[in-house]
Amino acid sequence: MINIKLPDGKIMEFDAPVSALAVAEAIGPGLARVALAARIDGHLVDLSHTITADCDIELITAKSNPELALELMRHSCAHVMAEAICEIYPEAQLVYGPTVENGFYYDIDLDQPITPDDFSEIEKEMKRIVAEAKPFVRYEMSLEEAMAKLHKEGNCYKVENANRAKGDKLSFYVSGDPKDDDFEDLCLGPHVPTTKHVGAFKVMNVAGAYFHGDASQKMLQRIYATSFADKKELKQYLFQLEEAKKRDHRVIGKQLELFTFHEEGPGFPFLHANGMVIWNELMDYWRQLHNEAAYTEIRTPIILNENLWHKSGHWDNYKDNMYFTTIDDGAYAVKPMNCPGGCLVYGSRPHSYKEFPIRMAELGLVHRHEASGTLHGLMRLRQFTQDDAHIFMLPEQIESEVVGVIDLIFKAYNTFGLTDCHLELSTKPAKAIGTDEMWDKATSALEGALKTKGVDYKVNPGDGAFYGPKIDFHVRDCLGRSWQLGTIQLDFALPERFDLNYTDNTNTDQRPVMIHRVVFGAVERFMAILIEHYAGNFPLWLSPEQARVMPISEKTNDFGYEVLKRLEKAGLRASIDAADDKVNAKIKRAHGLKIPYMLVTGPAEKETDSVAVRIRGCNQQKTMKVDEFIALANKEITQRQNNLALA
RNA sequence: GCUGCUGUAGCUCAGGGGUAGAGCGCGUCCUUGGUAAGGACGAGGUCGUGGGUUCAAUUCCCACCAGCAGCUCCA
Repeated sequence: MINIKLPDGKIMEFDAPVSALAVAEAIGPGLARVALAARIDGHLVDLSHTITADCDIELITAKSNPELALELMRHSCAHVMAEAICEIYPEAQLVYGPTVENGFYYDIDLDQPITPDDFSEIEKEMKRIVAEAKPFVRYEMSLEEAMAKLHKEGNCYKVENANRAKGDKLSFYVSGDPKDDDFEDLCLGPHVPTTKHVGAFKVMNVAGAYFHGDASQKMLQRIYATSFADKKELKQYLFQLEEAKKRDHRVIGKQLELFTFHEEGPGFPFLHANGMVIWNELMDYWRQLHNEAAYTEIRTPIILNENLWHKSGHWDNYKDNMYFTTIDDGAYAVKPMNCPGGCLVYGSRPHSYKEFPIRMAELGLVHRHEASGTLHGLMRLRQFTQDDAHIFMLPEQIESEVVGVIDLIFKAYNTFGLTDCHLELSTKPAKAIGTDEMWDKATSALEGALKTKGVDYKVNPGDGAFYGPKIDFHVRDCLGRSWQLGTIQLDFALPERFDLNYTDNTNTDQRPVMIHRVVFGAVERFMAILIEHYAGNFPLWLSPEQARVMPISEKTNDFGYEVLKRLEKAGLRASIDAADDKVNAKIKRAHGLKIPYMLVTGPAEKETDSVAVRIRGCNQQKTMKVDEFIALANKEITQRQNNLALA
């Protein structure tokens, strides 16, 4: 007698071993139809798995556990795609096909390049396999037996995968019948019952990938596909991708004339007049924030003698990413970081403990030689501006200073509606300077601050900077994408290397502790994130053009120009569209430029000294006195409101 | 840096071994208008750069440059 316990506590009795599917059938035919897999005593298995002893069972359906069900479907769909590819390219060697966020990929070794033109053929073949509703059949072999089989088949990648597998046996999955020569793959499983259970899919992309991410290995072809439980969800995902594409800061940057790139300077951005307006507004805000938090601001040179970089440790740890130059036969380097410059400023005169903490901010322009393939709009550059600061202090001030920086960072993100934020603590990496004792001290100080602050955080072992551990701030934008922005890095090493001192209350020299921190990270990258976050619809205070006057016809151009003059006098960034066009065209044009307020001025408005305000993204209008509009707009700007207040 | 793809008008893109096309934008004119494109006409391009094949190359081949996707990287 076998007793099988259901999640609701009910016990079913069977007098002989049964498959999980049979249990589902015993519960109800409907369940058996939609079940994809089972969890037996916590282990995920195929529906065909035979139960031989008492156990707890949970049947997995798309409804009972959507996340897990999708994972199973994607994994099985990867097999279907692999089979399709092998069908079309018999010489293709399969490597590895895991699920990823939004889908799955399969790495293959195939000399003939697969191009997007081939996707429809692959999809067609996949659909044929799905239509056949072939069962995924599992069989197991002892490790030795399986290795012998894999060696015989001559796929070195599968051999390597098997070598990495744990346990004393390996499992294979056949799509169809093991007795026939049907497609099979080394796989841990489990799978959905048949190929018709894999959901809706689309082959998306092909790209190069190294075997196990090792750049010294052969480059494989990685075929990406997305898949969802049904067609509707797939369609929705594809639609979302389109939306994200429309928000691409590189596209919006061009549309709104914020910045450009040129062949003459890959990775070196050109900010145009509109982009500079946003830049300057961000900087004004940043300075205000740092003023209030009692920071001073410094500025250090971009090019400094190479000796400095030997001293700081950058030469040993970062040379490959630095640019070098020669001045009067002397060797110089372009700074990749601001900290050594900050240390020179600190060390330029003696300090007393009474001065601490010293908070020295610097909007520092740094250059880093990033690999050409990693460049990406304003997100990844070879020249960018860090909103840096170095805080020098007593060891006992670490915690309160770190807490202060955390508060400052949260306050800054809030202004942009970036409220979904999580923290990560990174510890000592393999390549590091300083003693283990220093690292322990620094790491526990950061942990102490996090605990005081009572915020959740994740630990990333070995991910710290070479000079100290760090706390990273990750925020999600309105599309749910995560970005690393701020970071707080503790540094016991640089003060040592630069022999930085202060005089304590017993008149002896001591070593200060140093924090490196950024709020926005790279200002250019932060701008890119804001562009995508707002989809170019900036809040009023950041908008390059805040209001545009639109006379109904030439007959009221005079009044339009008068309104413009008053807007400009009130400090608003405004223009007039006096083109020989109907107001429809003017509205359309202004919407394209994402201008927050469109002020229509015709005879009626002239009569009452008012404007008919049309608000971006909203097809209604409000008529108000010119002075009233100016007052409301200025209030909205001063408060740095995220939404258009008139809306 | 690696793999694959792409590079044609200011922008988005079509085309194709024999002197280059569309839409938008731009200019001029008609029109003087009420909330997401009024109408007509017109100007704009050594088809990324350099080699090669060919009677002939923007088109085919090679190299380089830049961009895109992914991998590696992001100290």
